[in-house]
Amino acid sequence: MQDEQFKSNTRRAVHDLRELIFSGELAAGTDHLESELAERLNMSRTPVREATLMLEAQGLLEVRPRKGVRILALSADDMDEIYEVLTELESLAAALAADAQYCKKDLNILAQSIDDMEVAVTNEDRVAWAKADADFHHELVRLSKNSRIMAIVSNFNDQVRRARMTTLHIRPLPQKSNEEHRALYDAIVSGDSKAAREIHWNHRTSARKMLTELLDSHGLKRV
Amino acid sequence: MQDEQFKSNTRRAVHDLRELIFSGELAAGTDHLESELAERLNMSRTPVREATLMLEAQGLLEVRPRKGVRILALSADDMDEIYEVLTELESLAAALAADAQYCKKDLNILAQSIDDMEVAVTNEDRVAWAKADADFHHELVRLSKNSRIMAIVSNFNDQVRRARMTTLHIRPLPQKSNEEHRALYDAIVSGDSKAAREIHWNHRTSARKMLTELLDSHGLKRV
DNA sequence: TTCCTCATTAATGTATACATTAATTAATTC
DNA sequence: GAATTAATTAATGTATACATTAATGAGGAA
Repeated sequence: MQDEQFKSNTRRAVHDLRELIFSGELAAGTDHLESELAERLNMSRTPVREATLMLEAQGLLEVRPRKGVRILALSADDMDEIYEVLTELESLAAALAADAQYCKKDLNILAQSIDDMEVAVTNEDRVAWAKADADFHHELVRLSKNSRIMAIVSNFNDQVRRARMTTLHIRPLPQKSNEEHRALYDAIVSGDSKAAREIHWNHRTSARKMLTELLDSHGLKRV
Repeated sequence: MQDEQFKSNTRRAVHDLRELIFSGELAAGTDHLESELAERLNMSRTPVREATLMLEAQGLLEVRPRKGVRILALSADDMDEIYEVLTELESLAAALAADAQYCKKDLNILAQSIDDMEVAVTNEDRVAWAKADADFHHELVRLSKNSRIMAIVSNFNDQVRRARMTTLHIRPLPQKSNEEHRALYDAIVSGDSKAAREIHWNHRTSARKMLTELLDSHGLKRV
C-alpha cells in the first residue's frame, strides 16, 4: 500500500488517469506507453496495467499493446450512440421515479438543483449551471432506484464529459432547459410516469441535438 | 505469451473463468482466493488478477481482498434491475431497427432464427429453442447499429445466463413467444418503429414476469 | 468464561527480473 | 532505388520475491 487515501496504487492510478483524461492533459487521440504512464504516476508498471484495464472497461481508453494506450476521442457517431442510450435510460429513470410515488421531502435535492440552476442562469454563471444540471440528472437517476441504470448513465456521462465541457462556454445560456426540469419535477410529484418519460425524452433529445450541432458548427469532428 | 489461442494468459483466464462461472463449476455465492484460481488455471497470480478485474467490470464477480473473489449470485432485485434495462434497450433496438428500413435480405438471420425456433418447439427441443431465441435477440440488437446497446445487452445477458439456463427446463414450452417474434419481424419489415417498440416491450415484459415467477415458485432466492 | 493483547500466518499489492514478441533499423540482394 | 532478410531494440506479459497488511489463533488477565 503506497497511498493512504486510495488504499492502493492501482486505485490512485485510476483516479489520477481519469483526472488527466477529463482535464485534457492526456489529450483525446494521444497514445501513451505503460512505462510513460508509470513514470508519470511515479509507480511501477503493475498498478498502471491494472488501472488501464479498468479504464478500458469504462470506455475511456483503449489498450493497444506496443502502440500505446490510446485516450479515446468521441466521434459524432459515438455521440449519437451514447445519447441514444442516455436518453432512453434517463427517460426510463424519470418514469420509474414518477412510479415510486415520492413525497415532496424525498424530492428536495431535485428541487434544490432546479433552484440552483435558476440562480446560475440569472448570474450568467455557466460553471455553476453545469454543476446544478449534473446534480439534477444524477439525482433523477438515483430516484429510479436501479443501480444498474445509475452505473451505465454515470459511465456514459464520463465518456461525454469533455464534449460537454467544451460546449459549455460556446452554447447559448440555457433558458428553456429549466422550464423542462420543472415540468419533469411536477410530473414526478404527481406520479405521472408517462408524462415524466415524455418530458424528459424531449428534453434530452433537444439537448442532444444542440450538443451535436454545436460540435459540428465548430468543426469538432472528434472530442 | 503462454497460449497460442488466446495470445495471453490473462485472456485465457477471462475465458476459462467465464466458462467456470456459467457452468456453475464456480458456483454463485462462493469465494475463491487469487492463489486458488491461479493454481486451478495453472498460471501465476498476475494474469489472474488482471482477469478478475475485467470480470468484475463485467459484473460477474466481486473482488474482495482477503475474503476471496466472490462469484456473484443474482437476487430477485438484481433480476428486476437487469430486466428493466434489458427490456428498455432491446425495445429501443427494435425501434431503431424498424427505423433503419432494412430490406428483407438484411433480415434473413432474424427470419431464420424464427424458423429455427418453430422447429425447436415442434421437436420439443428446449436447448435448440434457447439457442435460436438467443440468436434472434442478438441479431435484433445488432440491427440497431448501436454498438453500445449491443455491449450493454450482451453483458446483462451474461449476468442472467445461469438463471435462464436454470429455468429453461422447468418453464412451459414457449408457444406464444414465436408469435411475438413474427409480429416484431413484420413491424421491422414495414418500418413501423412504434409497433416494433411496443411489441418487443410487451414480449420482454411477459418473459421477465415468467422468469421471476418461476424462480420464485421454485424457491430460488439467488441464482 | 470472556475479553484483550500480541504473535503468527497468509493474502495482497507491488516492484522487478526475465522471457517473449513486435517493431524498428541496418545490411544485403536484386 | 526497392525489396527482402537479419539484427537490434524496446515493449509487453509473466513469474516471483518481498514488503505490507489483514485475519486468525494463542496466551494471559479479569
